[in-house]
Amino acid sequence: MRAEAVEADLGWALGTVFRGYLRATEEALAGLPGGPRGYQVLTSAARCEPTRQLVMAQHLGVDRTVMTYLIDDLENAGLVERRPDPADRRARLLSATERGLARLVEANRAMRAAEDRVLGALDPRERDRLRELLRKVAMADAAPDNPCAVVQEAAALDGTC
Amino acid sequence: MRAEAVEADLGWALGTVFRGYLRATEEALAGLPGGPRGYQVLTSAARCEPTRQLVMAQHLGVDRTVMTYLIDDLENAGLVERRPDPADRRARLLSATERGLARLVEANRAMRAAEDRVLGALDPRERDRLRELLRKVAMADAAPDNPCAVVQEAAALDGTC
DNA sequence: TATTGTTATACTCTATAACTATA
DNA sequence: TATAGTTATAGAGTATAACAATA
Repeated sequence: MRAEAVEADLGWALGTVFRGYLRATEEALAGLPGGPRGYQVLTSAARCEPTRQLVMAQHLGVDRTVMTYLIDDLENAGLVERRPDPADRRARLLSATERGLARLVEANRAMRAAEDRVLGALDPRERDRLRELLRKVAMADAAPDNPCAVVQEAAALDGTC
Repeated sequence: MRAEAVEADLGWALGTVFRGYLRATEEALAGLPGGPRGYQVLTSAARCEPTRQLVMAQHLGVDRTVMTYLIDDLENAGLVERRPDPADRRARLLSATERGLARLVEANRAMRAAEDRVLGALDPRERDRLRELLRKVAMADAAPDNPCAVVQEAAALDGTC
């Protein structure tokens, strides 16, 4: 044989799944400023402790200049709010509004349905396994220089704030 | 609690892993025209039967106009070649040159090392499992309208052409 | 002087729509 | 008329650098 099929390539699978996921979620999140990325910002903003923009940007893998636009749009829609960090008035703390939390509940529902469609080829056990493995890889990549990780691990354990 | 952590989000994990993968492979494939996408085109072109551009473009998830540029660059580097399909002279059949095959062997080595770094948080069994699950989801997404799938499945079975 | 967030500019991708040559 | 591939154009998205406020 001359070469392996491209289907054996991790990059092909990852790219195909990623594109499929984007397509499905852009549809599910129609109307939400920033689409899937706006959803991630909103999710992060809905955390117990308000988070600084830069920390969030790094954690979500978006440039800090892009983060400004994303938050502008979400703030204009009344879903999140910025306020200066008392500990360092250069920084802005981001938190979700009541309206943002309500919108997030709705978005979560749509996202769960979209994800089920994307992972339609897998049975429930396989879906959980895939989520777990992806999360493990992603956490390892994000953790080293991310102070959030510990807090989030802890929050995940007891499921509360 | 107010909301789940963003780490529980499939989109966050998928995006983070995908970005990490891109970063690692762009580095590993430095000098290869088209980077990771050029690598996928080259891999597809190295198949037993030459493939039409459009079929390949759809399977790789790139626009046909982008495919033209990608192939132009690979052809200028002497790694692939186009020739008219005798069965339909509008179409071009793409195949790898000897030089392209040699470059692919080298690229495969670099890619395996890069992927091992990206999946560093997983043990060998988990890596195989992740590949398998992603491939399953991707194949389901690509298969319905993709005539390649059957051929490639068959080729994967006996590992030859 | 270094850092957070913002703004402005330039660049790179991508999507759309012609255009050709075949069918 | 419809399709494969190419080319040209416009738009979206992204990266870079400069700037203001604060440390």
